[in-house]
Formats: sequence, structure tokens, C-alpha cells
Amino acid sequence: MTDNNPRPPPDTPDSDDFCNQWPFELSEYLQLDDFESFSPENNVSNQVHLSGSGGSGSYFEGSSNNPSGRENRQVVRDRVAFKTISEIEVLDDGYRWRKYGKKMVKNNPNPRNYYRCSVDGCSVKKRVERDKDDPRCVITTYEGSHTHPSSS
DNA sequence: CGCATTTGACCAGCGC
DNA sequence: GCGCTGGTCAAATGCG
Repeated sequence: MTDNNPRPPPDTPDSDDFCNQWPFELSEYLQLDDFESFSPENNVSNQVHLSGSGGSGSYFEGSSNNPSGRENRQVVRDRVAFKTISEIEVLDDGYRWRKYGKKMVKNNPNPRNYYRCSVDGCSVKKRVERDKDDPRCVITTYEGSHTHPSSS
């Protein structure tokens, strides 16, 4: 929140601009509903999109999956996961987040934080946890879409 | 004074 | 049926 560059806050994590305008070092970008897909053991080339620093890897899709969960996963809400290289966990993306929970997950020695958009009427949720393999990386998962302009 | 943060407890779903 | 994990809520506290 202090060494932030003048970056235009994205409207919603659902557009190419969001990726291009992401003010942080994006290590990996995942558009999926489960982290397991980016496991080193699984073939992630289908899900994970490596952006690299500077590489504006814009790959977004409306998570249109089958409700039966046969070929695709069922996605009721927009769920987007980011792997960001940052010292801070709470990235200022232009919205106001209110932390509502913290939990220790079993697969991670680091706690997982739960944030919620403090804007009335907006039920967007954010899940932030440090990468178990890369403590300098933070995995941010957005759930839902903002129905209002950024307040910053 | 208002709002964000914190921590513990509670609840639900899933697996064994 | 029991245990475990993940997710959410709610009350209290601190700070701006």
C-alpha cells in the first residue's frame, strides 16, 4: 500500500485488462476452480498460464462448465486464482477488503486469510495464502465479480 | 465515532 | 458414526 505504482485498478478480474494491468509480479495465473490443477504432478499446461514478469499473459474465459461435472468442473461463481510474487499478502487492487477469517490449512504451513469486499451489496470474496513451496509467493483467489466501481 | 482487524467457536460437508 | 478440514460468523479491541 505504500510502494504501489500508479496502476489503474481493474474493474473485475474477468477481463484481459485485468491481467495486463495487474500491478504486481504475476508468477502464474490460473483460471480454474481448484489449485490441484497446478500441481507439478498434474499436467498443468492446460490450466496454468505462465505470465512471467512483464509478460502480459492474458487468458480469460467465462468458466463455462458443465453442471454435471463430466468434462469440466462446475463453476457457479467466478473463481480465479493468482500466484503473485509479493512480500505483502494484501494486494491493493483498488477495492476495500475486510478480513473475516484466518485458518491454518493442512497442506500449507502458512495460514490462509479470508477477505470480503466491504462494499455494501458486493459479495466478492478473496482468499489469500502463501505458497508452501515459495514463501515469497502469495496465492490469491478471487471469488465473484464486483458489481461496482473501485472505491480507490 | 466508525471501521477494520483479530481470534476462537461453530457449522457443514466429505472421507474413512 | 466419527473425525477432520475448510469456511464463516460474531464479539471484542485497536487505530485513524
